[in-house]
Amino acid sequence: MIGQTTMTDARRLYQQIADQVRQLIVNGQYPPGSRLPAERELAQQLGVSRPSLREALIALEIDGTIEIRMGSGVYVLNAAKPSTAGRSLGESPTELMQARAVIESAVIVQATATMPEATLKTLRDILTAMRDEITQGRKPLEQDRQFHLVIAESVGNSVLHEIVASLFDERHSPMSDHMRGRFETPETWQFALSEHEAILAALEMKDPLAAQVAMHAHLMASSRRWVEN
Amino acid sequence: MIGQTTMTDARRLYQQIADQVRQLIVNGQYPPGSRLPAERELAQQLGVSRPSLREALIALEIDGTIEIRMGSGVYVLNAAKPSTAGRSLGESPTELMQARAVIESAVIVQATATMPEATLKTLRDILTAMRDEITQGRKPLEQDRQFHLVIAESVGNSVLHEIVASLFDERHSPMSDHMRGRFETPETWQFALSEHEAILAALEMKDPLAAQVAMHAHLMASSRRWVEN
DNA sequence: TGGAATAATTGGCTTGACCAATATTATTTT
DNA sequence: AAAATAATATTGGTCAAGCCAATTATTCCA
Repeated sequence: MIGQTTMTDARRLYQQIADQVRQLIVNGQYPPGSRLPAERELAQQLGVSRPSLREALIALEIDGTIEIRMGSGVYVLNAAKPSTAGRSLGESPTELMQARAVIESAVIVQATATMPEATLKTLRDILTAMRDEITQGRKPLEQDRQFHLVIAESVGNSVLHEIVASLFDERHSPMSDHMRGRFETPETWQFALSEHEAILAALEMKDPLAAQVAMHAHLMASSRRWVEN
Repeated sequence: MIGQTTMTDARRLYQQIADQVRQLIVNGQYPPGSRLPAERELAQQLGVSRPSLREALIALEIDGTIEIRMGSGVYVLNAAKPSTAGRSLGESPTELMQARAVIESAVIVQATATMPEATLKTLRDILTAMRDEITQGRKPLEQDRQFHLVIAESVGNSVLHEIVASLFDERHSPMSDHMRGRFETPETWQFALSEHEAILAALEMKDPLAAQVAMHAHLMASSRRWVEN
């Protein structure tokens, strides 16, 4: 019973219901291929309204946990692994930043060799803009993002590009933004800027190892600034 | 106006509504950062009920198109790119395998240093099972998967683990399975086995560089076997 | 002018009802 | 008795109206 009166959980009701139904499935109560109780019945069983249950079922349908057949019923699908959508918010910022360090360090090695002059210029321009933003007391969030994405994109592999992008953007989820904010001072951004400059310098020297080290150092330092403090 | 009376489209109403709202966004009518009309208003504007619109908004929220802030409104998010779900099928197998080579090579470096004996034994057992499968003329798909995932998991970073897993599983989408299949012979699997053994040997010698090279060579060779031929 | 109380707006959830697709049962027909 | 058909029940699909809770805008007072 998870009525709205209690409300100790901040998450939306449909998410709680979806989790609960997922539990029923992974617990083996409703194995793959089996049919869930009718919406009306299941809603009553969980102590929620049918529209709310329906919202949860749609979420589960989207992530492939169930299949809804009109007039027939709701059936459990094979893929019972935890949803990718729910993943992001639950993970620790530390793990996220370590993952970025590992992956982006590897990516920049690939990028170093073939990076054309045009891309180097783009990166220089981004850092110039970043410097201006900091000078004017603003947070160069967009420049930071662009710097990392331009490097990833230069490898010419869309899969790698998307992974780097999604890991970066995950840091800027509402939760993370809230958690951060107080710890971002002009000074910390000044440090970040010089780290970016070190990365660019390595790229300009076509030194893959130096670039790798600089990127790794930057992301680990960034992790410390963001998470600890 | 897409009332339920017409019903020429077989898809559920919330999907049609979600598409329609997506259109409003990509058409520039509601650019990123802007706020959508209130639920009541938008529902009336689209000629549907509020619960149905809400179902559509939840779908859009899940795929990251919008952000719903209670009491405030529904906001358009930056990510206007086609949903991640649709991504997988559109990408070239070559890019996928290259991405795996880059990432898993970096991951195994992290894994080498701290890998406990127990994990090494697990990997040995997996390769034994793989050998048996091949001998009996079967495809050691599951053993292949386990080998890579156990290594990724041993780093102790759930983000990295999930990325490696999702990239691996992407190769086994229905389309990919179809595209492959004819090119998987016992001989090719024999090659794959020996490559896995080389990786394990490097891990047992605690040699990060050798492990990195072996993993990279394996995935690139795997790419050639799978894509070309 | 600044801050606190108040009102309006907006999403969150419920109840109850009716329609449409599907599945089940009963009936008829062969 | 078996098969085709019709009637019925079950189940998802959608809508309507209302109240609650969080947020935002406004008003009013000090």
